[in-house]
This record gives sequence, C-alpha cells and structure tokens, in this order.
Amino acid sequence: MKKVVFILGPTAVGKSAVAVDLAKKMNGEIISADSVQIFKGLDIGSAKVTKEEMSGVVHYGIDICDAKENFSAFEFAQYTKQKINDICSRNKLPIVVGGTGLYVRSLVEGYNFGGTDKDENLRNYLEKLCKEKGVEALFEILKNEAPQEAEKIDQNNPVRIIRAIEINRNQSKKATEKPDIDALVIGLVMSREILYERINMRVDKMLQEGLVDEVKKLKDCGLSENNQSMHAIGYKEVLPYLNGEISYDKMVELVRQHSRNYAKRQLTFLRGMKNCHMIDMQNKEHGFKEIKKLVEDFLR
RNA sequence: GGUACCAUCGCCAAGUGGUAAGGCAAAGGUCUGCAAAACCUUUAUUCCCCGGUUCAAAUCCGGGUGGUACCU
Repeated sequence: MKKVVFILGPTAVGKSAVAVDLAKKMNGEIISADSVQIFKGLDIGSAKVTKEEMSGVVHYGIDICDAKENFSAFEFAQYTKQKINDICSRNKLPIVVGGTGLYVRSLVEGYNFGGTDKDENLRNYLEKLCKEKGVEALFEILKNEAPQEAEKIDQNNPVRIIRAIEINRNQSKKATEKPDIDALVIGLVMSREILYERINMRVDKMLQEGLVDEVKKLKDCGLSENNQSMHAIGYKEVLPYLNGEISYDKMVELVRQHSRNYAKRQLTFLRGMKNCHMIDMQNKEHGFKEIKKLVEDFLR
C-alpha cells in the first residue's frame, strides 16, 4: 500500500501554502487535484501556485491540459495514479492537494469509472431537446437505453443525464482500477466569516494582478463560454463583462458571490468525507503543528 | 409650499376585496463518468405606521411618515 497524504479544504483556506511547507519537511511532491488549475493559461483566476510559491517543490497536475480541451475526473484518475506510482518509486511522499471533491474522492475511496470523449452532436441535440421538452424527455431516453443507470440518477439533473446517455451510446474507455493507496485525509477549515473575508480579499487581489487581461487574452485565442475551462469562477463572469453584457461592479460582485457559494459546497463535501481529520486553520501555526504530527504518526 | 405617483422578505418583484407567486441572495443538502459544473430542500402568520368601511383589506377610505417626479 502506498501512503498518500491528502490536503483538502475550501477555496482560499490556504491549502497550497500548507502543502508546500509539508512537502519540504517530509520530502514530498505535490499533486494538485483541481479541475481548473489543470488548464494552461488559467493562472490568476484559478489562484495557481506561482514558481516562487512552489519554492522548489515539484508540482504535478498543473497545466496539463490545453484551455480549449476537455478534461474529466476519469483522466484525472489515470494521470494521478501514474504520478503516485512515480513519486513512490523515488521514495518520496505524494501529497495530493485540492478542492475538487470528485477528483479527490475518486482516489481516496477508489472509484472505478471509465471515460468517454465528448460527443458534441449528441450533446447539442440533447440540450435542445431538454430546452423544448424538459428534463423528463431526457430521462425517458436514458430509461429506455440504460434502465440500470436511470435508476441511480438524479432525474432533475440534465447535466448528469446527458452525460449518462453519452456514455451509454459511446464506447466507454476502460474503467480505472482501484488505486492501491493508504490515505491520510486532512481537511482544512475555518469559520465561515473569516473564510468569506479571505475570499473577498483574494478576488480583489486577482483583479489587481490582471484577471481581466488574462481572460481577454484567452478570449482573443478563441475561447468562449462553450469551453469547459471557461465555466470556471472568475472566467464565466469576466467574459460577459468583456462582451459588455454586465458592468464591472456586477462582475466583481458575481465572482465574489460564486466563490462563496463554491466554498460552501466544498465544506459540505468535506463533511461527507470519511476519516477526514479536520484542522482549524484560524491559527496557522497551531494548525500546521497538528498537521505535521498527524503526518509523522501516519508515516511511522 | 402645491400637485402626482409610489411604499410587499437582505435585494428585484407579482398580486387592485377572499386569506402573500416567482427570481436572486442566505442557510442546509446531494454526488462513482463535464464537479469552480449540475441538482434538491428550507426561508414574509404578514404587505411603512395609525384609524375606518366590510363577513373578509396588501388590495377601498381618511390621517401620518418616508421616497420619487413635476410645478412654484
């Protein structure tokens, strides 16, 4: 069993810094489990760690996908498993850091799912059908084509139903095998009030650092709201601002609000993680000491 | 000072005599194939205040308060 440390928590709680500190002290390498940081060119808005912040620690899972491409939990699972093997073979400690619940859980709990490429035509057709006839129509299709899947699925959720139909019609890639890992799961938390304050400050910082320019550059490269990467918070709001659809102030307000909503969902997800050690990061020093102790005991 | 219009949840609102729609926010939640996505649940015993009419008022009448527009 390969020992792997997971650092989880809501956006802006300070995961990246903790992970780098830990990697330095424990001879570790970092794997980012973040569905946005995988994209090249989405730097400021995804709060990607800079070279300086990495301070020499090796990071994986960042800039591994072109912003025009699609990426899914399946690809992440494939990629990560390989990296974990690689890191362990060099006798280093893999530290998975991330806010994307599904990515993390798929590893920790050993989900085995396959993958399927996006089928644009089918999707467009199904999306249109959904608009015209409602989700019920989508669900009917799934029920006819894959009754077993239909039983498990949320009948009101068009995104999931469409994906299920897509997978059922197209050949599924080989399912991932359960990774052979022994996980130490650490969840970083702090009071909602302080977290929200940090989020607001972080959004301001992103804007100062040139978030709008970053999105403009991506837009000039031909990216639009149709790209998966542009569904990310900070991008899906700046785009309509650049198109003159909403005001600057409205855009800022939305980025903040969506970040808060996201943090709340992450917290909910975290509460559902089994065997997760919650660490209060309100006091950074104290929190880090606790983490270090947990990791030392784990590796013993 | 005069005249007109308006006042419904944190915000935007529907409702014009029959017992408070909806959206956003907020809070809680779901999650094995797009997850920073998508979806679900909850949230005004009460309609600016006081009085009146009526079996019944957010809705009608009178007064007050606040806002907006125009006139002087």
